[in-house]
Amino acid sequence: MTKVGRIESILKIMKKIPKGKVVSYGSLAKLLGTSPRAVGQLMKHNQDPKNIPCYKVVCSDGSIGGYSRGIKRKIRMLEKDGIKIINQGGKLKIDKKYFYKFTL
DNA sequence: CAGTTGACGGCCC
DNA sequence: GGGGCCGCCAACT
Repeated sequence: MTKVGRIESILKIMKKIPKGKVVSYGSLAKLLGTSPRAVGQLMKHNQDPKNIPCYKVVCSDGSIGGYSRGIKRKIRMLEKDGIKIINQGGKLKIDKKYFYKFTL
């Protein structure tokens, strides 16, 4: 699997994410056969908002995670997709019910 | 080429 | 339930 190969794969998968749903880094990692850290690394180094809605990728524990262009921006995007974000002790978290289950 | 870091996940305390 | 530690892969220095 080449560099661009992984990127294209992740792009394809992300495009499959239904509106109003999110996925965890771990899910993508499993599909790509890599580690969650690697997924995050690839995304931040290949941020292409025109084709890759990376804001739909969150931590498995429901926390927002990170975003190169500002976590605030990510949250805004998620809410725009109809995803409700709960304020848990000052920490923003996403409800588990918004997690999309990939059907292999 | 080798050591560190980082958009995480899971286990343990 | 919250916080800390280790393991994971890829990119950077």
